[in-house]
Amino acid sequence: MKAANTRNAVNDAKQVYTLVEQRFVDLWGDMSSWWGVSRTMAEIHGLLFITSTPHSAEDIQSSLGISRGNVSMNIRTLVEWGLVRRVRKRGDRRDYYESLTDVWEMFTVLASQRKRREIDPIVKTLKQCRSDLANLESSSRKVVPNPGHHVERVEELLGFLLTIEKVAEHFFKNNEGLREAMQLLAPIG
Amino acid sequence: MKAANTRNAVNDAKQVYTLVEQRFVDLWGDMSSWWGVSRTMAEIHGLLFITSTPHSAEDIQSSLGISRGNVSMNIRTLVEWGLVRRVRKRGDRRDYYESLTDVWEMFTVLASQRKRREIDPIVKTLKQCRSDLANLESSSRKVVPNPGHHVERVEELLGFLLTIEKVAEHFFKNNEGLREAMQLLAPIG
DNA sequence: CTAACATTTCAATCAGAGCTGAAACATTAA
DNA sequence: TTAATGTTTCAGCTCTGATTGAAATGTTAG
Repeated sequence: MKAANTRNAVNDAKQVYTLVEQRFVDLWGDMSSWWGVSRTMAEIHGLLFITSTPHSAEDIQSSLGISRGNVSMNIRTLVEWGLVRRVRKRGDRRDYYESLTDVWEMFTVLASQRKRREIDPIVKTLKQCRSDLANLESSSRKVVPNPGHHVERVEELLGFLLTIEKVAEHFFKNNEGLREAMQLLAPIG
Repeated sequence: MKAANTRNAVNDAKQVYTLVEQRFVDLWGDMSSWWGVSRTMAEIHGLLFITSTPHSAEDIQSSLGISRGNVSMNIRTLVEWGLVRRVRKRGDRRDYYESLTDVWEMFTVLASQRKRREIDPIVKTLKQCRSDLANLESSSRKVVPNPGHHVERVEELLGFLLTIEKVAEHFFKNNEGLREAMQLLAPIG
């Protein structure tokens, strides 16, 4: 009787952990669009984050039910970005992987990657727009109704993005930037 | 000769404006993933933002080369969110649309919409995870290797998201929140 | 009321981002 | 060296979310 109860408690606990892990992985997948990565990449990272032990590519493949190639491609990016580390086990030829554990550091990495891929090219294009508009002679502007309008809008957006960039630059300088900024902001509410 | 030069200047100016408008619309489309909206919705909004005059649905349709229904669906959401206003012209039965012009206000709207749709459900799930873990008896935790691990990770992520939420709450309370916050942060670099 | 015009809806279709899996490639052991 | 094991690549496929377009619905003028 005692033994049976203990067994049940053990099984219940395992179930809850498995359930929590699964829910957590799903959740991480749901957040993928925030970081501009694919659902699968986020799920792989979520699995490594919530789990305490390093996983092999095969572990990941079977846990998430995805193909070998998919694991390989996504892991490569995660390692490149520094969100996941490759670790070796002695006497085992396979690679194992583990996640960073600091949430703030992870999110700093994700945000800076996203900025690099998406904000930087936009700012570049916008500066081109500004210079095209500046090169117009003031006399020739008369032909367009509401001539200063375009300049205003472009300047306003550019101002916004450059402010964001300046703040981002500080965030990404080191791991503490994001945390500091949030602590600075949190009390103002 | 004089006339010809003037004509050329006029045409050049028009071309530059058209080019700038097109590039701006593309750019806005490129930013769509930042706001979690479709490319087309962003393009419609970009067109209305960069252009000084209100546009009818048909104007938008022909400018962007998309279908009537597509314009209708996307405009509806933009109006619901308050990014675009419906305006009427006297003696014209058609609806015309114009964008908000304040960049900070627009981005506040977009960010708060995104939070509502994506962050709120995630926090809800995460709290469920936390409570599932809390309900485990400490005795039954022994069966899992590294038992506190899950709790730690969940708590850490939840702490992060709740901090973000708190800051966001302030941002979204009024149009000035975002601007204020940025001004607060900008000097720290 | 009816006709003319504008808008919205939604089933069917399309496009493309992401995934698969088999073949090529790399590494290690013996 | 060869065999065994592990990893990466990429052409083709799949599946989801976006788009179309025609029919239904709504609106205004006369």
